Amino acid sequence: MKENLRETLLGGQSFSWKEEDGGVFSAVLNEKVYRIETLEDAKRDPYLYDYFDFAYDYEKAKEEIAKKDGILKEATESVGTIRLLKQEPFLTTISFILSQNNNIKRIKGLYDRISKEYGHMVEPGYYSFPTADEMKRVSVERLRELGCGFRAPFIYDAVMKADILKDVYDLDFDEAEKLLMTIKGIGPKVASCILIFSYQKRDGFPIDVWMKRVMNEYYPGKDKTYFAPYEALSQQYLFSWIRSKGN
DNA sequence: CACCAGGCCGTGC
DNA sequence: GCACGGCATGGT
Repeated sequence: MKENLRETLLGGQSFSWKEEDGGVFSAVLNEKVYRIETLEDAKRDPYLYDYFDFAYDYEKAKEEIAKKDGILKEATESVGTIRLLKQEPFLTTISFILSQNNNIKRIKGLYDRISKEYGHMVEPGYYSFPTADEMKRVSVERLRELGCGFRAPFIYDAVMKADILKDVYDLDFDEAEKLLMTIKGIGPKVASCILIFSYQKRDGFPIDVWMKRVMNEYYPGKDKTYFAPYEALSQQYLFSWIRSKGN
């Protein structure tokens, strides 16, 4: 099955993208507005080439994952090829702090409101997600007004500690997870998402409410080591699959 | 009205 | 170490 750009961009690993009329996906990244219709469009741009992780062979990885067992075979065949995006660390950190006990639609709304409030306009109607420096003027009260709810103090803490994000590159998964969890509001699940969708740590295996269902029902007694060396990508396929099935 | 969403924190044991 | 309630907000 072919590439599934929609699932990659809108399936819950990024909150930057939206689908406009005519099958155009747009996002503000790297100080400009990107508009793409196909993966080939992304391949031509140097920034997006890296962002879409073209150095990695996702077709081969998918084939290997499908061989693992019948569930993964079904999951991979149900959705098309999914990629793991390489997103900017601060943006990703705030995004997944927002994600806790929340739904994708509302996360995107909060992401957009934070961009408009603390980022800057790069085109009429299009705002960049703020850098940590731009968010230094943040207040917990204002974040609550924007709708962040109980996550407001967590975001504040992340802004104040944003310097540690540059240290994550040198660490293995367990060390990196431990460091990220020194930020309030970051637990194992949020840390895993940040490490996968920003730092390309492919041995992450985030377990949210959907993945709990998958693990309890289809992989009782197993943990992420079963899926090695494709933990993160396997998880994405299972996540997409179970959500598309509903319940 | 209830229950849920890409969970985590604080408390109690 | 594990279990549990609480948590802001908006949708169904």
